[in-house]
Amino acid sequence: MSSAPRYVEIADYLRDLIAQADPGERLPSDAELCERFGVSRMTARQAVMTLANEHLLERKRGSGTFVSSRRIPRALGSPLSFSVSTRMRGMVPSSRVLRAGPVALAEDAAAALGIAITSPAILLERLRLADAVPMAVEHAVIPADDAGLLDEDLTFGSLHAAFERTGRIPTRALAEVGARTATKRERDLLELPAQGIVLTEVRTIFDQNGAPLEHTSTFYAAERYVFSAVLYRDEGQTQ
Amino acid sequence: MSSAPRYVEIADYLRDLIAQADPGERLPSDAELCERFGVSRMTARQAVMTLANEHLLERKRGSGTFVSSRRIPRALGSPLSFSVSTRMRGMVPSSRVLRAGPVALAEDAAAALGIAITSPAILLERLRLADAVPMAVEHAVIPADDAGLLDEDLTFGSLHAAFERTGRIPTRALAEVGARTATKRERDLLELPAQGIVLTEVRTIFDQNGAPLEHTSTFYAAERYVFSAVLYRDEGQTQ
DNA sequence: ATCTCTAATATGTCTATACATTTGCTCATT
DNA sequence: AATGAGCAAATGTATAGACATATTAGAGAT
Repeated sequence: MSSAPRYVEIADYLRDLIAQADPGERLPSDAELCERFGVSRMTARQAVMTLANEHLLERKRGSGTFVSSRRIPRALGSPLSFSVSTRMRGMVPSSRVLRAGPVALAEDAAAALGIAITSPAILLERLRLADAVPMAVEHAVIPADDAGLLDEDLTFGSLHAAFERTGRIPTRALAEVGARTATKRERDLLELPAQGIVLTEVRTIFDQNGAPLEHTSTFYAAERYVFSAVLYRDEGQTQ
Repeated sequence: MSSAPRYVEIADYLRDLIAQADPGERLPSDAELCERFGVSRMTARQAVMTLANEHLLERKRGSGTFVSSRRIPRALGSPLSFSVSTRMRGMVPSSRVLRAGPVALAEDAAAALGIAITSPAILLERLRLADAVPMAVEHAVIPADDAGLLDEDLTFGSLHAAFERTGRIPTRALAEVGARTATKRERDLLELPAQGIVLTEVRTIFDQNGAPLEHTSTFYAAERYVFSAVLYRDEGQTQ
């Protein structure tokens, strides 16, 4: 049944250990993993190196393998999804659908999605809340072929999860973050004062094959929301 | 002499190929690399997987190894440095030093740098320009031990490069991005109108040993500046 | 008690091989 | 000409070892 490779199984075991451990704590050596799982060292090593590349643990030659001194969110960079990043902050995400239906494509959205401006498309506009406080207005445009997704309950679920159930996995995103004064409608929805500011995020998301999935503009209440990110200078990952 | 591992040599060879190749172009198979370099397949594979993890190439089981369809800047995430990111946008970065000297530590800066609030520290405040247009006011705080760096010419150079010359390599950064209305001083320096908006970035940078290097707050003219980033969902890197 | 050297341990690199799984092409059959 | 079977090639997973190099703890000598 379980057709997962052995090294994935070992990596999951290590993830559990890391989740319960303190930073700097020692993890099993390669040899211990070999014995415990009955695998060769190269297999154990593949599991450990996977997590090392995610910066979840650090290997010190001659010394051992240790839980990374500062715990890092699993997905580097920035949130690919409001739902996930909100939960990571310890809050409960929810949504209110403002609009859902056919829409005429704007020029930038058509270009980003790589389809003709005359192509049918669906707009899903949602108010995103964290612990019931309005945080952002989100404007997602998807090609009409994927309209079936709208049947799902998107009040609590995420569009990403819905995409994944159809076998298209959000893999890469191009994002631009800026700021501007809020429009009247945004002030009303986000409960902002006059002169209120929104953080703007324009994002195009691609699936595992590099095909565009969605083009999303999100406008966050700047007084209640900041992006946080962990950045690495990523070069050779060994030594 | 050359004590570099074989797989690094092979990876460098592939980097050259990729630099000259078009996206989607086919790269040598594992078997070809084995023959060319006289190594076993696991060694060739280690070289290829290194670049696959950097998203420079893609492996397709049963098919082959290909130059990544969209070329990605090597450093993921976001700019670690204004100088570098400005050059990446095809503009010429420069700076005007506004203030440089001892400063009393603020609470958040002391906490971020992991030093006592009474510790001596140096403030370097600069106006950052791109093609001579003012883009941001940057407020960098570094522990006083590193004050020697200020002798360098920071008008065109970057603080990062100066750090690297002392053997401390900026490796990891925690960043938070938000927005607020500009102060009077910021409006003057950045040539913003009344009600002008600044994008705020608060960043702590760590060296290769995890020791804090600097704590920087940067305030960008929102009407002229956006952050752009390429984000990956980084999980198991195989399959 | 302190210092030094050694041995054990841990990770880094590498070999040679085996089988599994996916993809794409060739060739024979229909 | 279209279809399908089969084969070759490519990557994925895994083994069982070997030697290199860095670290640390401990034994032994001073």
